[in-house]
Amino acid sequence: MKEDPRLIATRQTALDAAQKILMDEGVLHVTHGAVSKATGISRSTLYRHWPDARCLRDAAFRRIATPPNIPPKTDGPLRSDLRWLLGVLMGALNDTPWGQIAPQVVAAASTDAEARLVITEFMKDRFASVEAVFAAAIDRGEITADVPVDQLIELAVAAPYFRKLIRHEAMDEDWLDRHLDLLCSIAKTNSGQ
Amino acid sequence: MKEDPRLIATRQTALDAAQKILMDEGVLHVTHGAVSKATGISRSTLYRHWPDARCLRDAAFRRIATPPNIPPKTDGPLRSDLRWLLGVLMGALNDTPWGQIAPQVVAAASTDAEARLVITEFMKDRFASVEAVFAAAIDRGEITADVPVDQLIELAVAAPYFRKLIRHEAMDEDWLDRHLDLLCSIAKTNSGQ
DNA sequence: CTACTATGCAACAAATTGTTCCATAGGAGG
DNA sequence: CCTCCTATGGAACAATTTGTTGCATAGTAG
Repeated sequence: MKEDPRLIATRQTALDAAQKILMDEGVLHVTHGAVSKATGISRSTLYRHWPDARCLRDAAFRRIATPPNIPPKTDGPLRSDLRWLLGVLMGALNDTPWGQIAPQVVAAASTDAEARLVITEFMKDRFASVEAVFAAAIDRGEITADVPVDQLIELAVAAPYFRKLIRHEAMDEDWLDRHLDLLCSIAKTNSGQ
Repeated sequence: MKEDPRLIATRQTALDAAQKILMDEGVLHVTHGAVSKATGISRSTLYRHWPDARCLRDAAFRRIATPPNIPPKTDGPLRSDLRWLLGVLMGALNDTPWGQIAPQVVAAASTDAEARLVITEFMKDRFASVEAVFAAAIDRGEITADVPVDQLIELAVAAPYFRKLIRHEAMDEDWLDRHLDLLCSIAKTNSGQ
C-alpha cells in the first residue's frame, strides 16, 4: 500500500518553498500564506498537511537542519584525518542549505529546548569523530597521550563555526591549511615535551 | 528644554518588557500586543513610539545588543592582558543580557544586512583590541613578530563564542585558564624558532 | 468503471495588526 | 494656583493574517 503521489508532491514542493523562504527571509516569514503564494498550493491544503504555523516552521527546519554525516577516517596521518573532517565541515558551512540555515538553528536553540537538544546531540557526535582521530594518532604514536585533546577539538571545530556564524567570512583551502598547521603544531608541541 | 519624563518612562518600561520577551521567547513574540499585556501600557501609546513591529523589534535588539566595551590593557605580560580581555568577554557571554541575546543577533545577521553590519563592525573592534595586546607583547620582546597573530586572535575569540552559542556550556575561570595556557603555548612555540 | 481521497475554492470565524479620535491626566512655565 | 501643552488610555474601527469548514472537482487505486 503505497502513499498517494499527490501527498508526496505537495509536501515536497511546499517544503522546498518553505526552505527557500526560511533561508532568504528568516523564520519570521515562513507562513502558510507565504508558502501558498510561492507555490500556488491552496492554503487549505497546506493547513491539512501542517495544522499550524509552528508545525510548518518545524518541518521546514527539519528539512534542512539535518547536519552532514561525515564518514570517519582514522588511518592517519593526523593532519590528513583532521583535514578530511574539517574539510567536509567547511564545505557544508560554505555551500549547503544546512550551512545557510545554521544561524537560525542557533537562535532557535536559545529559546527552544527541543532545538537545543538537536544541536547538542549533533555536536556530541561531531566531537566523537574528532576524538577518534586523535585517539588513532595516539595509538600510532604520532602524538603522546598527554595532549589536551578536548581543548584541541574545541579549537578545531570552533574556528569554522565562528567564521561562518559571526564573522560571515568564507573559508577556503588556504585558510584550512593554515588552521591545520596551527592545530598540528599545538598537538606536537604539547606532545610528550 | 528637557524631554518629557513620561516619554522616558514609557520607553524604558516598554523596552524592558520587550527585552525580556526577546530573551525568553524569541524575536517572534516581540509584538505591541505582548508588550502592552506585559506592561499595562496601552497599545496605542506603543504604536506612537514604535510605528510597526519591525521598529519595536529593532529597538528591543538595539537596547541590549550593544556589545560590552572592553577597556584595553596592554601593559603585559601577554597572558595577563589576554586574560583581561577574554575574561570580560566570557563574563559578558555568561551573565549579561547581551550574552543571552547573542544567538538571536547571529540569526538576524544572516538575513538582515543592517544587523550583519553591526556585528562585523563590533568584531573588527574586538579583534583590534586583541591585536593591540599581541603587538604590545611583540614590542616588549615577549614574543617575536613571526607569530601567526591573526589566527591566534581568531582561536582566542572563537572558543568563547562557540561554547556559548553552539555548545550552550558555561565557562568558568578554570576553563579560561586552560584556554589561556594553550594560547600562550602556541604563541611561545611559534615565536622566533 | 467505481470507490476513495487529495486538492482547490469560496465563504467564514477569530485573532492580530495598525489607525483614529477624544477625554483625561500629568508636566512645564508663569 | 492657573494655563497651555503633550502624553497617555480607551474605545471604536479597518485591514490583514490566521485558522476552519463544506463542497465540487480531479487524480488515484483496484
